[in-house]
This record gives sequence, structure tokens and C-alpha cells, in this order.
Amino acid sequence: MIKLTAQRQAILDMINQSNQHWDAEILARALSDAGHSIGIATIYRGLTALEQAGLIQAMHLGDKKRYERSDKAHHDHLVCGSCGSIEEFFDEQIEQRQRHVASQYHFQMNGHQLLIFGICQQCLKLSVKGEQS
Amino acid sequence: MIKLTAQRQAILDMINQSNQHWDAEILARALSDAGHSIGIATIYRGLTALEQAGLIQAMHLGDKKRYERSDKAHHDHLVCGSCGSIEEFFDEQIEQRQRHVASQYHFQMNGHQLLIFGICQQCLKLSVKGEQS
DNA sequence: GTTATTATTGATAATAGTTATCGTTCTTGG
DNA sequence: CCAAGAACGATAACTATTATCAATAATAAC
Ligand SMILES: [Mn+2]
Ligand SMILES: [Mn+2]
Ligand SMILES: [Zn+2]
Ligand SMILES: [Zn+2]
Repeated sequence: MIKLTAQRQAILDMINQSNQHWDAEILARALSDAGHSIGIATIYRGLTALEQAGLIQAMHLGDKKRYERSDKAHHDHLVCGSCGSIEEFFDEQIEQRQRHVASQYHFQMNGHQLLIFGICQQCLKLSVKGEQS
Repeated sequence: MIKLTAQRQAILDMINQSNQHWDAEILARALSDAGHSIGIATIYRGLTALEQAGLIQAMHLGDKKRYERSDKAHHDHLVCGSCGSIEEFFDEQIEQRQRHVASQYHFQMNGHQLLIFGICQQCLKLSVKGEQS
């Protein structure tokens, strides 16, 4: 049973009030800007505690762990290698097939992570414009 | 054009002669055991160079980067959270659907990573036996 | 309602994985 | 040969994260 201290509540609120995929450092800066000065160790501990309590969800992207709200349904991510933006999608057929593959391998699946890498629509437009130099 | 020095060749051979998903540290130890004493910085640089040359392929798993042979067809991974073993699979329907999702979002996909987490068959068997204590 | 117990915090040290620096060594084309 | 560039190895530096520990806050016992 997690204890929602003032610091943890601030972390949770910040995450719940956005659609971002936060890492610890960015979150600490945002909280600081919002008037909460929370030690970086407390941020890390709070994120871990909130994740274990199921109040936020986490994923690994590159070398850092990112956190987002857990009050939205499961989804996967399109990651833009140019601007770093992250779009979300859900595809039931992919989910189904994953369950199928797991059962074929007698593998007891308890989660998955699908990242699609590439260039987002925005960045594609910009690069087309930029090319007429 | 990559230059295959003795060190890089040793790294490449070690990777090509196995089906493992190597991280830098484990690889360094294996090379050392095999008689090649290669500086850890050279290992990291070599892995990066070999990856850029397309001679090996890489993926992020948790907090470390893993490398494997690139002479096998694209595949995704089942990762056992108990013993750490990695099984490989390929599912054309999942691949297709990913392309479909990307095009729907006007996203120019140039790669993806699908990790399925869970417990492998081996570990499931062992845990069943262990439970009759 | 004080006191003892326990949990949490924040500063900071420590760790893990990786990259940068730099002097030395190896290649290679002239 | 020999000069120029590439690669190497030791190690410092860096980034993300966890551990330590004294101080503080919350909770439980009398
Ligand atoms: Mn998301
Ligand atoms: Mn593989
Ligand atoms: Zn973009
Ligand atoms: Zn296993």
C-alpha cells in the first residue's frame, strides 16, 4: 500500500496532467519550475514506488526510463528519430499475434514493448521544405 | 569502409560464431578467456564501428545495449525475466501490421523493436517442480 | 500527549554503462 | 624508409540510476 506523500502526489499530478513520456531529469526540472523543489533521489524513488503501485507506467527508451500516465489503455509507440516526439497507437491484431507467438513457444507472456522507429509526419514535411536549398 | 583490424575481427568472429546477444562487458570477458586481451574502449568502439558497417546488429535491452550476428533474417525477441534467456521469433503478420500502422500515421518507419517479456518454458517447468516444497 | 518506532526525505557518495581524451602504436601510400 | 592518418589502450569523464546516512516527518504505543 503506497503512501502518497506530498512529493509523490506532486510527481503523480505532473504526470497525470500531461501526455508526456517523462524521464526523471526532465520531470525534476518541471516540478522545480512549478515550485516544488524535490530532491532527485526522491524523484527516482517516487517514480519507482508509483510504478509498483500501478499508478504510473514505465518503458525503456534508449538509455533512459520514461514514465507516463497509467489511466489510459495499453498502447505502443512510434518514436521519431529526428525530433524525439512519441506518437501512440494500438493495434489489436498485433496484440493477438503476440499472444499467439507466445503460446506457440510455451512462453508465459506478462508484457511487451513495441517501438516503431522512424521519422514523424511533421519532420518529413520540414525536411522536404529544407531540401530546396 | 570499415577497416577490419585484428581486434575488430576477433570481436566479429566471437559474435558470428554464436547465437548470443552480447553486451560489451560479457564479450570482453569471453574474448579475454579466448586469449585476446582487448581494451574495453576498443570493444565499445569496435562494436559501434561493426554495427555502422552492418556487420552486426544491435538492440537495447533494459539498461544495456546488446549485439548479435547480422547474417540472420530480421526477428524479434521473447525475453525471460527469470533466467534472462532470449528466444527469437518472426511473424509476418506483425511486420505487415506495423507497416500498416506507420503508413496510417504518415510515419516513415525505418526500424522497430518488439520485446515480449515473460517466463520461458524451461523456467515454468522448474517453478512447477519447485512449488511442491 | 509525550515517547518510541518506522518511513521518507535530501544531500551526496557510489555504481554501471558508455564515451572522450590523449599519448603510443600500427598501417599505408609516397 | 617516412610522414600522415587510423586505431589502440589506459584511464578520466560523463550519464543515468541506486545506495548511504543523518535529519525530518508520520504513525503507533503507552
Ligand atoms: Mn505512451
Ligand atoms: Mn536475436
Ligand atoms: Zn519528428
Ligand atoms: Zn527462463
